[in-house]
Amino acid sequence: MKVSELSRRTGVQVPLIKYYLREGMLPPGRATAANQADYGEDHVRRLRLIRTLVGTRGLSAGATKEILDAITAGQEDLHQVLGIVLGVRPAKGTDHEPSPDPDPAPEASGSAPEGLAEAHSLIGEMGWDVSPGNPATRTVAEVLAALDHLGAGIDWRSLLPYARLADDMAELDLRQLDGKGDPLAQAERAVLVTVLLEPALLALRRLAQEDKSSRLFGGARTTGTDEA
Amino acid sequence: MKVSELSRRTGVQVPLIKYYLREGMLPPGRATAANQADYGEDHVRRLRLIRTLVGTRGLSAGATKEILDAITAGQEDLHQVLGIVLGVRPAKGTDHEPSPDPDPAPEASGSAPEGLAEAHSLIGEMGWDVSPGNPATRTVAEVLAALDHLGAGIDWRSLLPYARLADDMAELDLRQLDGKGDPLAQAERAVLVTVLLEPALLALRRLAQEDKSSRLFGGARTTGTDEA
DNA sequence: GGATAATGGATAACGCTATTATCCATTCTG
DNA sequence: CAGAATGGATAATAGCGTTATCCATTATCC
Repeated sequence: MKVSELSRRTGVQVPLIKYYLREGMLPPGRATAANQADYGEDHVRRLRLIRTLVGTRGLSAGATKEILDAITAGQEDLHQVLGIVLGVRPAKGTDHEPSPDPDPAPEASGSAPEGLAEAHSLIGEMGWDVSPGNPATRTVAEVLAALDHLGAGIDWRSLLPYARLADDMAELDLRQLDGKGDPLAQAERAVLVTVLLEPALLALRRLAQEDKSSRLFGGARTTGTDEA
Repeated sequence: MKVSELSRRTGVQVPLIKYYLREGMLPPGRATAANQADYGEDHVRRLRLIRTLVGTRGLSAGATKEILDAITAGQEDLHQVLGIVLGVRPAKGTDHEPSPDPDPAPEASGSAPEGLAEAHSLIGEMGWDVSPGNPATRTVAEVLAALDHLGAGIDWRSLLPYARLADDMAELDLRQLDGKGDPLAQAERAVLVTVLLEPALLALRRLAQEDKSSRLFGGARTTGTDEA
């Protein structure tokens, strides 16, 4: 299958396909000549997956590549795939590196990222066995720190019930992953369950919030863009 | 307080403050002269909030503005604030408008966005009373559609247990919002609980996932960037 | 009161990333 | 053999957040 057909079957323009090839998130086709390559069904699947992660989920191209690499890398070891996938920073806002340091008090320029201790308390209290490199820990720490700075009275203890629900959720997640299908399909499924489900979960929470909110406070309809 | 001091107290550079003023997410200071304005503590708080939403959470400037407007607009009506806040599309990937139509089969070019029926089934089954304009519905629909397209065997029934957990979560959320403090502080708190908590919740899920994963599959440590 | 630095305001430059377009030599198609 | 399509690289575009540049005006301090 040539690139034009690949484009037709996936609805992705040819230059964009080339871009993905360049960035390494779409494996190159089997070269049949200096300017001809052959693509297969795998490419179609992979391309659809890319478009889903980049489009439906807000993942950046880089993050997407990491995930895809994880799939192809550790196909046999599902836990490894999970590990790599979990290590990928979600789209945005769940982790960020050399941030502009919004802290006006740069005291104790050491290695204590502000909320880490509390995050560890939370993890310890839950009895979770997680590797120290998991970026999610840092995310929790940052959110705790931000909440603290802004003076919301929310500390790690307030998050405990949330953590318990997260635990239940993870149970559900892992239950979706019991081995069916070949390893590759399984790895892909792991990615979908882990990554693609995230916006849906947040959306479900928002729906539930609106429901509870309208029950608690007035029943006025105030969600859309229209006023009054 | 002049802009320079505002900058010093928040760690935000002056040009960036100007930018926020321009974009309307930071209310202008009280003008004392043609080229002098006076800022107060409110501006400090607001600015910190902005930096938190933009930085720690990945919100775009536009979305942040909507939220802030919601706070200042409906301070008395907490449900309204919630409504507006819930209507804001999270960071990315939970909603997207003129998408490149990754569907190779553009049949029935009507008004059926692909997964909406299933999403409504889910909402109905949960007995949720949500306004039809809530974008979260569309988000759920899109994710369901994507999952369907990719052939993961996950339909709205698979999401039911997740929805129940989301319901519990919303209970927790609303419990955090019982009236203490003035309306403005309350509205701000609502935003924090609703929006800022999101990355933390996802992170908690990931932590729990790693924990369960290492219990189920091998106990090998595979989360960080290091190999083997 | 007069020199210097800071302010507000607008406008442009920058960096980053995803997407799209342009060339070109080569190769398939008919 | 002619024309269209391919792969490859490179550049143009667009959106966004951030940073820098000018400038007239105004505070600040000697």
